[in-house]
Amino acid sequence: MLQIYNSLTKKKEVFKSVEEGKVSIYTCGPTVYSSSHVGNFSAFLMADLLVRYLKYKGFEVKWIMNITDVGHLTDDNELSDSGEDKMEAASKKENKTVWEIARHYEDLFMKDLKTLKILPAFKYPRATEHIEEMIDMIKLLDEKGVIYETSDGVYFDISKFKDYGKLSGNSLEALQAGARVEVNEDKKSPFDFALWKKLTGKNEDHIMKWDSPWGTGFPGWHLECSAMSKKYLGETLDFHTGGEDNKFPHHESEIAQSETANGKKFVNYWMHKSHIVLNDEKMSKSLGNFFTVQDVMNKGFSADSIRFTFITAHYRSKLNFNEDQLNESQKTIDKFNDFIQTVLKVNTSDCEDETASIIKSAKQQFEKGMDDDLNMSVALASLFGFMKSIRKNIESGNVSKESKTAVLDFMKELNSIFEVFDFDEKKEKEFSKDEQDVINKLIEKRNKFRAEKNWAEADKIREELIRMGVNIADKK
RNA sequence: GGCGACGUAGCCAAGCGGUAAGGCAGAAGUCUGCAAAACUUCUAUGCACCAGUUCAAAUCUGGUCGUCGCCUCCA
Repeated sequence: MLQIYNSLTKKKEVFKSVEEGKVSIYTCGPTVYSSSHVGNFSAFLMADLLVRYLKYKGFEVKWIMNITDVGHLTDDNELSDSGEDKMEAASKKENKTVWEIARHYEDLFMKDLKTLKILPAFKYPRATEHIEEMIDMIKLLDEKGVIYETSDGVYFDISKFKDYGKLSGNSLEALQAGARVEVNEDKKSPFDFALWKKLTGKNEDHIMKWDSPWGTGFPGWHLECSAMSKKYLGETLDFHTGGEDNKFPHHESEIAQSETANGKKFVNYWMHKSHIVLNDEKMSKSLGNFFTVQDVMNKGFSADSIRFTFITAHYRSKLNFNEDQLNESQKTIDKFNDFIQTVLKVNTSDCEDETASIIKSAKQQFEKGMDDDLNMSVALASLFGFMKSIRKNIESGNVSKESKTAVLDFMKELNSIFEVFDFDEKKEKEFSKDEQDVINKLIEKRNKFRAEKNWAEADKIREELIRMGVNIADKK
C-alpha cells in the first residue's frame, strides 16, 4: 500500500488513483531561457523515481512534463524595474531570436534528461503551442465571474477563491500583512495574478505575442499548466510534482484557476521536491551558484552517480550536494555491479538453497520502504543485507541454477527503478599467444621480486600489467 | 514582519512511545608487503539545549538556541 506525503494536506496519505490501475502525473518542467542545472534535474528525477516505482507496482502511468517557452516577466508589476523577460534578455545576450533560444535550451534539456536516464514522458507540451487552450480557460473563468480587465491585462480575482493560500499555508490576510510586493494601483489585490498581459507599457514590444479577445498579448505564466494538464490528463490529476519554490504563487494559482474553471478538484496528491543546497545555500539560477549536468560530468563524475545521488536522497530533505556525495554514490553503484558480476560468474550446483526466501524478504523490505513515501534509506538497507546473504550462499558453494537466475531477475527488476546496474558479464580479456607469453613472463618476474621483497619493482610490474588489461589480485 | 521545514556518530542517514537500521570513512583480523574485492569483529549509556507528561521519550507537550526554505523569476 503506497503512501505519499501530500503537500496540500501535509500528511502521508494512502495512494488511490482516480482510475483503477492508471496514474496521471503532471510535472512542472523547465523554462527554456538557459541551461537547467542539477538542482532542476533533481526535481525531475524525483518524478522519474515516482513514475518508475508506480510502474514497478504495475500501474499504467501517463506522465506529462511541460516546456515553458513563453517569456514571462519576473514580476507582474509595472511599477517594478526589476521585471524583465527572461527569454528576451537571453535573446539579446546571445544574439538569437527568442524562438531560437527556446528550441536551443529545450534541446539541451532533452539531452540531459536522456543522460540521466529519466524515462520519456508521454508528451512534453510547449506553452507556445497551447495558447488557444489557455484562452479557452480564461473564457471559462470569465463565465464564472472571477476575472477582471485592466489597462495592462486580465487578472484573476483571488478574493473569489476561498482556498487561495491553502497549499503554501498562507491565509489571504497573512499574505497581505507580509506583502513585500509593490502595489499595482490597477489591481484589486497585489496577489491577483495575470491571466493575459497586453502589449502596453514596457511590454509594448514583447516579441512573442498572440491575438485574444482581450487584445494582442501573451498569457500569464500560471495558466499553461492548468490548460495543458487538462488537455492531456483531464480535470483531476493523480499527481502534480515540482520544486518546492513552485508552491507559491505558481501552484497556488493553478489550483485557483483549474478548480474554478472546471468545478472539480484539481490534484489529488501534490509532491514538492526540496531544494538541493551548496554550502547550506540553495542552488539556484538567480543566486548563480549552480552546476549543469555537463559541469559535473566534466569533473569526472558519471551521469549514473548524479542520478543515483538524487534518487537515493529523500526528496523532502534538502540534499547538500558535493563531491563526497557523488563519490559515495559511485562506490555504491560499483558495489551493486561487483555483486552482479559475482553472481554472473558463479558456478551452480544441484542443491537446495535458501535463495528464494532471501529474495522474498528483501523484496518485502524494499517495497515496505518505498511504499512509505519513497523511503529509499530503508529500501536500500534491505538490499545491502540481501547482497550479504547471497554472497554467503555463493561462498559456501550452494547455489542452484534456478537461484542464480532468480537473483539476477530480482536485480533486473530493481534496475527498472535504479537504472544504473550493468548485467554484461565482464569477460577476461582475450590475448594473443605472444601477448600471453609476455604476460606470463611479467608475472614470473613480479613473483620473483615479491619473493625477494623488492616491492618497488613488483609494484611497477603490477602497474604495467594493469595497463595491459590484466588484473592482479594477490592471494597467499 | 508572515508562513513552513529541519537539528541523530567524523560524514550521509533510518527511526514516528518500548530502550539507537543501513551506507561511507576509520580500526583490527581472514592474508608475507602495498593496492583491490569479499567476509568477520569493533566504532553514539546517547539523538541541539532546558523543562514537563509517562512505568517508559530521539519519538508527545511547552520553551530556548541554531540552520534553511517560501512570501519576487527560479525545480
